[in-house]
Amino acid sequence: MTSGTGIDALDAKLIELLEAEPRIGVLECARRLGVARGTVQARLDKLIARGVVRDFGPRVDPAALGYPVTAFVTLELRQAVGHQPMAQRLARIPEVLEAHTVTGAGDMLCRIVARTNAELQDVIDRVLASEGVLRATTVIALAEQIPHRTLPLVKEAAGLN
Amino acid sequence: MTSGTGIDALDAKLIELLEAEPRIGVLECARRLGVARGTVQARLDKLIARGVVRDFGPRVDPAALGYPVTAFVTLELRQAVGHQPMAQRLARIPEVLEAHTVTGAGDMLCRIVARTNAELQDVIDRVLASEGVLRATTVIALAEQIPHRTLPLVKEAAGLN
DNA sequence: GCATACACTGGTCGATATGACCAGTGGAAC
DNA sequence: GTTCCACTGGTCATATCGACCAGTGTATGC
Repeated sequence: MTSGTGIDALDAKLIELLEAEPRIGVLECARRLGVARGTVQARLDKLIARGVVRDFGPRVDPAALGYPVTAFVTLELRQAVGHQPMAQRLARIPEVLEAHTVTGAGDMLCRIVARTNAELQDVIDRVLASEGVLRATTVIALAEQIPHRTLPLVKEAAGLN
Repeated sequence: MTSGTGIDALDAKLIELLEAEPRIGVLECARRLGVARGTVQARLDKLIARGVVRDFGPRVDPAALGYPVTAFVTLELRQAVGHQPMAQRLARIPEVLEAHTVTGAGDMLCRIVARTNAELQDVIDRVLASEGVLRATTVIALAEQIPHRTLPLVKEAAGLN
C-alpha cells in the first residue's frame, strides 16, 4: 500500500535487487520477485517519478580514474561573500566533487580528490585563491570504512528490519 | 589510444552521454557519438572491467525517501578501539550512509541522514552508544551547493578542458 | 449493501536492442 | 615488412521492451 511518500516492502526489494545486479531488466526483476512484469514496471516508474530513484547513471570511481586521494575541506568564508557565488567558483574546479553549506565554525564543507598528496595541496591552493576564502581546514581520508550506501536506509524506510 | 590506466576523449564523451541520459542503450550511444556499435560496447566493457565505471545501480535520494536532514559527524575514538570494529558497529545504523577514517583531531568522519533534527539527535545518540566513541562533533548540512558529481573530473582526466 | 477506485495479474502484440559473430581496413609499434 | 590492435559495417537469432487488454481482489466512500 504505497502510502503518500512512503516506501513499500516490494519497492525496497526491487531497489535492493537493482542495486545488486543493475544489468538485469524489468522482466528478470519480475521473475525474481515473483510478481507480474507490469507491476515491476509500474513500481519503478513511480519510484522514479517521486524522485526516490534519481537515475541509473554510471557510478564513476575517482580512484580508478587516477585520483586516489580524498580529502574533506572546511572553508571559512568572509561574510560579505555569498555562498552562491562561492559555490559557482568551486564548481569550476573539477576536483571538487561535492560542497555543502554547513552549521558550525566553518561555512562550507567540500569533498575533494587529487592524484597525489602533493597535488591535493595544489587543488587546495586553487580553492584558497577564490576570493572570499579566509581559511581552509583539511582532513585527508585514510580509508573508506563505509562506502556510500543507501540500501540499509531504504530497508529502514520500508519497515524491513 | 586507451593508454594504460588513462581515459580517452571517447570514453569521457561516452560517460557524459550515459550520465545525461542513462536510459539510452549502446546502439543509441553509438549513433550519437558517430562510431560503430561494437566500439561503444568494447569501450564500455573495458571501462567497467577497469573499475572506472563501478555499475549502473539506482541512485537513491534520501530526501525523497523522507530523510531530508544531512549531517557530518566527526568522531573521536578511544585509541584502544580499532577502526574496523567501530566501522562494523556504525554499519549497523542505517542512517550512517558513509564513513571514513581521517587525519586530524577526529578519527572518523561520517555522513548521517535523519527525518528531522530531533531524530538526528537520536541517531547521534545511537552512534555515541557505541563503545569507544569519546566525542562526536556534528555539523548540519544546510544546503547542497554542489551535489555529488564526477563528470568534470572525467573530462579533466581525459584531457578535455 | 453497493459502487468506485486502485493495484496487480497474466496474456498478447509488434518494434527494437542485444550479444555474438564475421571479414576487412587503417594506424602504430617492432 | 610484419604483426598487433582498434574500429568498421554488416548479419544473425534471441530476448526484452513498452504498449495494450480484460479480469480479479481489496479498500474506500456513499
